[in-house]
Amino acid sequence: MAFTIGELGKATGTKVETIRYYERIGLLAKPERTSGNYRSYGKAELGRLSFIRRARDLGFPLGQVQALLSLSDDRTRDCATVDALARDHLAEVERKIVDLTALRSELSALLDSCEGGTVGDCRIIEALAPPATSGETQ
Amino acid sequence: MAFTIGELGKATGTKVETIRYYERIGLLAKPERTSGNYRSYGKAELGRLSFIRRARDLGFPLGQVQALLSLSDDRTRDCATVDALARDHLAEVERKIVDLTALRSELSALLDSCEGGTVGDCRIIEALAPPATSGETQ
DNA sequence: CTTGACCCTGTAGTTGCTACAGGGTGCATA
DNA sequence: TATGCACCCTGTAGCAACTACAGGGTCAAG
Repeated sequence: MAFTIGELGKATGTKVETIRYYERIGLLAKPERTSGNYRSYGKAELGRLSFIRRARDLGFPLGQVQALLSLSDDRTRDCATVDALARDHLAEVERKIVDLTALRSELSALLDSCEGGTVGDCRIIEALAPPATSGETQ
Repeated sequence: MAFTIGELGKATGTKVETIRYYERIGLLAKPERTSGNYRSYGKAELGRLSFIRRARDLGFPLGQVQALLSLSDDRTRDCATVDALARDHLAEVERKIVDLTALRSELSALLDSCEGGTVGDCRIIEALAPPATSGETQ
């Protein structure tokens, strides 16, 4: 019924330092302490930390996790805000995918152009180097 | 022929603080100074900073940029190392794309399941919350 | 009664910048 | 000449989201 921080960490796949970090930034409340000053957690904290971890796994930044947590605390509230948060986050993820996909094309084009040889002839270095203003081989 | 740090920044799309930061971490050499202790750059530095910026735009982390720079300094060296760096980076980018694509599916599935109503019925919150061990509405 | 696994606090490091604070320089204008 | 303004200088602290110590204390087992 009561867990140490290490048990809580194991149960949620979270490092002990991370749990203490979440406490420090106010994402987790300060837990009770044992006589030996060890943190002591119950089922509620386990639930809360699991929630946090799932949201983080889905890529929600801590600020949004915080928001989701307080939204989930008031079960009578309209779910539209939650929806909007998730939608924003999805848009962000999609933006990143687009960026990375463009990057991938550039990188593989670069790699395709490489035909071995020395750095002097390397297309990759060439592509990175600034546009030659005149004839310069330095 | 000689630029101030601001001009160099404008020419390469780099903030002044970032240039000083690159100098601090040794990515750019300490430049000459004017009588008034202003940094003074020439064409070589402009080229080097452009290189850095392009590599950064392609998502290379600074450590790899450093490596690419020293590789590009020796034009007689075999280009295979450059190739390997780029290939590693491409692999990394592809890994991220895969991760984000999985994330996108999860998020849009979550969003599709939301039918409005209150937070109490919200599928998104429900998906984040830990698996109900027994009957608990708290 | 000692070993070892765990826990505690506090601080500093990571990556790649960005943003001050508190001052100096250099040029144009009143 | 003064004074204003844009720019430069150094040094430090902040962002996200942890991670990794150092230097201790606690607790159960053997």
